[in-house]
Amino acid sequence: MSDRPQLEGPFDPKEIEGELYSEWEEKGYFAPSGDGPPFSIALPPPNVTGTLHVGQAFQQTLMDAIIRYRRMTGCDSLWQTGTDHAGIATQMVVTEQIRAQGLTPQDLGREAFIDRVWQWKRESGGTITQQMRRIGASVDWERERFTLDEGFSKAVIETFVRLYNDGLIYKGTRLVNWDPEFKTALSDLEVVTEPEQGHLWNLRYPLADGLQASDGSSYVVVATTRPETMLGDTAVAVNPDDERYRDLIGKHVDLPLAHRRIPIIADTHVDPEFGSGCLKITPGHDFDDNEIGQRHELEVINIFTTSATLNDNVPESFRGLDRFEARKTVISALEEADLLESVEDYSVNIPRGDRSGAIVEPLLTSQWFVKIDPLAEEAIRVVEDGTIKFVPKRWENVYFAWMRNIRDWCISRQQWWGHQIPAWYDSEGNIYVGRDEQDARTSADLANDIELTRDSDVLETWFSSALWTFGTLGWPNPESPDLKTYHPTSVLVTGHDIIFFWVARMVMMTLYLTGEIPFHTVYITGLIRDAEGKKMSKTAGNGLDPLDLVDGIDLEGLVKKRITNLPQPSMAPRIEAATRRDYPDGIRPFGADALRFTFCDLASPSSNYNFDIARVEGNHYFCNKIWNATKFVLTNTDKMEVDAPKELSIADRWIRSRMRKLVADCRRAFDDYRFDFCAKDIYEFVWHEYCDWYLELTKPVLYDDTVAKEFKQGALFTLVEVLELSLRISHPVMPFITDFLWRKLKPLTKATQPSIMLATYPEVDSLPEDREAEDAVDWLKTVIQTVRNIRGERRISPSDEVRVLFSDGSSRDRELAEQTSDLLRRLAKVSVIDWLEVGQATPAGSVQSVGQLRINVPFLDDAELQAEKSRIQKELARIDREMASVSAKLSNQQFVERAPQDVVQVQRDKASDLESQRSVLVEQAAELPD
RNA sequence: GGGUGCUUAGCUCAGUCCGGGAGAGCGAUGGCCUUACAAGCCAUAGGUCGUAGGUUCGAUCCCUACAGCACCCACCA
Repeated sequence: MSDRPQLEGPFDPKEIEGELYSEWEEKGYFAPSGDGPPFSIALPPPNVTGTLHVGQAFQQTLMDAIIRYRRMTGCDSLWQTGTDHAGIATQMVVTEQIRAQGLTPQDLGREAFIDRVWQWKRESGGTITQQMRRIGASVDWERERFTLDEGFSKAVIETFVRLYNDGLIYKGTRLVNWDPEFKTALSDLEVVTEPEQGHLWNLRYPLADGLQASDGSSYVVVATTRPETMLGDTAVAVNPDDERYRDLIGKHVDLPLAHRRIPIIADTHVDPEFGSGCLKITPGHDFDDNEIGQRHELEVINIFTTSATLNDNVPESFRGLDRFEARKTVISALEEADLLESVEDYSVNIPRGDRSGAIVEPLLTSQWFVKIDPLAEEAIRVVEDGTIKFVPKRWENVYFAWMRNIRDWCISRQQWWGHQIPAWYDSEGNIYVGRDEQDARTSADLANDIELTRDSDVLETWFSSALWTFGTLGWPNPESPDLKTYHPTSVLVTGHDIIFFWVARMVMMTLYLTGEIPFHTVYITGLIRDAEGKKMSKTAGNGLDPLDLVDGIDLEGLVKKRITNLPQPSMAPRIEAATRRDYPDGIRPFGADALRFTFCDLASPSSNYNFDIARVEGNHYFCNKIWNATKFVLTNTDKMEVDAPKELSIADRWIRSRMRKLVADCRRAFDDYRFDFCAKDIYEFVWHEYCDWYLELTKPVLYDDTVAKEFKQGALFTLVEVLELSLRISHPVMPFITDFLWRKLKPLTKATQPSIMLATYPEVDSLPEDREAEDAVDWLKTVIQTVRNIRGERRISPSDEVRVLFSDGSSRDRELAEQTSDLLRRLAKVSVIDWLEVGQATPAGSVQSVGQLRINVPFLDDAELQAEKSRIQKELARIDREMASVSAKLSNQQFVERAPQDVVQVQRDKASDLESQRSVLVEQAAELPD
């Protein structure tokens, strides 16, 4: 029987992972199959430019665990994958490359530039998909999509045309967030506003027509953080209830430098408490001012070009200045005219483009918008009525809050890389929308000889991402079988940072276009931070590459990776020092399973997780533990046949009953998205029940020739059975090691499937619950631990066997002691167990009790005796403390009368238990020689 | 300004809709190379559960207020 497989050496993930993944992929195990109920997940498509970061590895691990679990439970499971063309991000990367050759995108022209991006995509776009393979993601690669591929683009264009025809997409000239570096509009979400140190300038605006303010001055003071915009002011506003300025309402000021006369208006938006209570109004360059301007029908003056330099709407001496230059120039000009009242330091909220980092300028431009209110209404409803559920539920509030205050969505971007807007213009600027130019002409009955030019803008990336769940399944073809089978998808797994960007927009678009929800459940994961709770970032140099945790990296490699291409190169020495301190030996290769297990272990309902590499290390050891347990099973079954058992021992019955509980717990954990429970339950069971106890309990059976063959067979059978179940239970979390070991066990389990991936997930009812066995083993464990405790306290060497005397005890104690004596002797290193009969003299020894049973380990010398005396005193003190608390309760009339009877009974039992412990100790103390 | 979450052992965190003297991992301490595993085994120590009230026979858990931390949203120039 030596032809059976054995394990050699310690666990080495590198040896097994790559090979297994290739095999799974080649054999098509990731494809949907079977005729069970459909189950589907759409992978949030990572940017094609990206490399896998910790957050994605985390989320993908959870998705993979879910999909593997569902596959094993017989669902027809699809995990749809793909990458996102990531408009701005990708255009940035390729633009950089071109710059390195001394060219600009404009030098190439639109078409050549786009060709260049495609070329880049073909060459470098596969990085992230290779990394996904490395962590074991079982996505269906056969169906991999790209948001700019032909079919998906068709869905995007179709969407645009339908929404336009239904009046939900319109073109308008509006104040939008303008990124002067990329020269494109941005949506509200792409702007990040953060406080920065700035100034507040108080400017004097002279009153027109020789008027005087209530304080007698000939001017009003306005406060601003952006003095250069005064060139575009078209009013000064005061609060209508502000006594100081009541008389000035309707009058005018002479706007300095621009030499324009502008009105003083009243608007409740003005806070009289702030500054002087006068607010300058620049409707062309401030969102608030724009709204006020609309209320008062003020003129909107645009003073900036698309590069944020001053345009021809300002006096000649200012034209062409960059906005920051303009600020200085305006200030000095005002100062010269004695119109600068004061300057103070001020914390200013600065809006920046999330990609470019450039300060965003509100700018009046012509853009495409989605009319959002009608879409939002339905999207709110499906979450309110529970058709879509968020897990954890509290994220629903975040979703609602945003949805109820949503504004029209600016979807056009002045970029080249993306889905070009399917709109054409004639020479008079009329708009024609269609699936292509011909379609646009046809639907407008437009003659072919009228020349049309296509809108040069592209759609923002999230517009296409919003179609991801159905655009990948054959939509707009209503007969698409995939669409019918796998849509709506079952669950969306993502971080709370993109609830607005993506989740909300998916719900709106999917409902409108398909009449279906995109997914039934949204599982929101927390965000991974570093061990100190700080956000991982390149800038801070505390980021971890998940692949480094899988494959390992030496210190020099890690340092190099962290300090190369830093946004702030001055941080390099500090980052290097911190890295050398935290990772003196680099990172060892822990393997994908250990990393994945750690991710699952971390995935509690919390919103942030501190990622400690020590946990990965610990879980790597756990993998090793499983490896060695399997080695033990294989070694011991090598010389014996494993047949269906004729006899199961109490230990066999116990571990099977415990296994049944594990199956129930894990299934429940998966259904509740409690991956942390799943991981903890598996860890606890495999390490502390199967390995620490069950394996040890089988040794006396297997190694003792006098034990009946039937029991040996029972033990071997159970060892194999429970190990095999453990592997299947753990497979969704740790796919590699479980499949590898499961195959090694095949000759013993007679499993027919080629891979654990094709095996079924364990069923709760495949094993019986066995209270009797659980009680018996609990008893055994307690007795063994008690003896070990005595041994530990007395420093008795593990190699020395001790003699144990039992006394008192119930008939059940006697029965169990009889039944388990071999196990007890071996596991507690006991040579002889004797029962002391009533009245028999008790030798001096350490005594502890388990229930009514007294366990005595006789002393060997006087030092032990003294130690035992002091232990007894400590114990008595502890018992008194506990007794005080229990009797306080029991002497409380209220408690006894009003608490549930079983709770009261627990306290009564406890009291009597403590009492008996106490008398045992007192008695023992009395018996001990001086 | 509005909102959400968090505060439990030295560290990182569990504590399951639903109250009955708090657990894990890592770390620490002591002892062991016991034929699966020293990447291991056995044992031990360590917590007024952020603060103050309230509800209750009983509160880490429910309610209120406060403090600290983190995050999200928002138009105070």
